[in-house]
Amino acid sequence: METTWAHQLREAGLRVTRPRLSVLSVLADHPHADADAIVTGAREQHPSLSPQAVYGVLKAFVAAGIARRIEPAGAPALFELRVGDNHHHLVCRSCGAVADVDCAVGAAPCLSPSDTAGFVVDEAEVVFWGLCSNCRAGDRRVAGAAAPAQVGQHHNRGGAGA
Amino acid sequence: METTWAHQLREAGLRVTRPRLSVLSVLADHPHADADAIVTGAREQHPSLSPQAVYGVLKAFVAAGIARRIEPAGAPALFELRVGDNHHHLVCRSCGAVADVDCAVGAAPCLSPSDTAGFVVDEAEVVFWGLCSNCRAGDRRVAGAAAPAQVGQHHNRGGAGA
DNA sequence: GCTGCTTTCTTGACTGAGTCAAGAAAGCGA
DNA sequence: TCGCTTTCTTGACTCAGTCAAGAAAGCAGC
Repeated sequence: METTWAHQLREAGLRVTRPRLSVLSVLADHPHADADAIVTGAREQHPSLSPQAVYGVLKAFVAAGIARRIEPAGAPALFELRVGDNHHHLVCRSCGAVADVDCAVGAAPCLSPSDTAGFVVDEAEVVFWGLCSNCRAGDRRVAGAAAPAQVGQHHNRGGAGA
Repeated sequence: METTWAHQLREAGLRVTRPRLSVLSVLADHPHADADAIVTGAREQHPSLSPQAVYGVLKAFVAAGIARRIEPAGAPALFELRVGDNHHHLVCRSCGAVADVDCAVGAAPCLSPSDTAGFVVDEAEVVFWGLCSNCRAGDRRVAGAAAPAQVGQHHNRGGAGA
C-alpha cells in the first residue's frame, strides 16, 4: 500500500517522507477529514508529527493535485484524495458528516449558470445541505443540538449518477 | 429609504437602531460585503460603530431572515440582503468579486443529487468559480498567477459585475 | 413628553484555524 | 556515502469571529 503512495508522491514530484505517507493513509481511511483529524490520525504512525507539518503536507498535496480541499461554510477545511472527477458533497447540518455525490444532473450540468454576468466559469462547486440518516433518527430527541461536529466517516460514492 | 429599513426591522421584530440602519444601507449598496467592509461602510454614517456591534447586527439579521450569509471557500463570510429565492453565486478566483445567478438549470434543479446517500437534502448551495471580466482582461498580463489562490482581499465590490 | 424595562451597543479579552519564519533533520541523486 | 535541496519542528503571529459585562438607547405605557 505505502509503496503505492510513495509512487504517487514521486509521480507528483514530491519527496517521499514519513509524514506524507501517514497523511495519505489517514486520508485514504477518512475521506473527508479535517486538518485536526489528520494530525490525530497521522500521529498513530508518526507520534512526533506537528500540526504545522500537516498543514504543509496538505498544502503540497493540494498544489500537486493529489488532494482536494473542500470548505463547507462554518466548518474547518476538509481534505479528500478523490480528485479529477467533478463530484460534489452532501453535508449534514447536524453532525457535519460529508458524503460524496457524483455530478448532480447529467454531464457537467452545474457548469451552466443561467447568466454568467461576464464571468468565465471553470468550476461549479455544489454543496447539498441536509440531515444524514443518523441525525434524522437522533434529531427527534436531540432537536438541534449536535454541533457541526467533525467529519463523519460515512462516505459513499454515489453510483455514477451522471 | 431608511423608513423602509425601519419598517423591515420592525416587521422582523427587531428594534430600529442607528447601527442596524447603517448596516442595512451598506448591504443595499454592496450586495456581497464582508463584515469588515460593512464596518467600514457603516462608519460613514455612524463613526463610533464597533466591529462587534456589526457582528451582532449581522447575526440578528440572519436569524431574522433579513440577510443571508455566504461563505466562499478561503474568504471571510459575505452578507447579502437577497433572501428567500434560491439563487447562487459566481465567485472570481482572482479578485473575489461575487455576482448573483438565478437558479441554474430551471426550477429547483440542484436539489436533485444523483444519490443522496441516505441524506435528506433541504438546500443546495452552488458556487461557480471562474474569472470575472475585469480579471480576464488583466490576467493576460499576469498570466499563470491567479492560481486557486486565496480569493484575495481585494474585493471589488460595486455592483458585483452583474 | 417622561419613566422604566428590555434590547442593543461598546469595550476588551479570548478561541480556533491557519500562516510565516528560522533552524534542524531527512530524502534523493551522484 | 556525500552534499545539496526539500521538508519537518518549534514557536510566534494573524485574522475572523465569539463571549461577557456594563453602559447606552429604543419602545410601550402613562
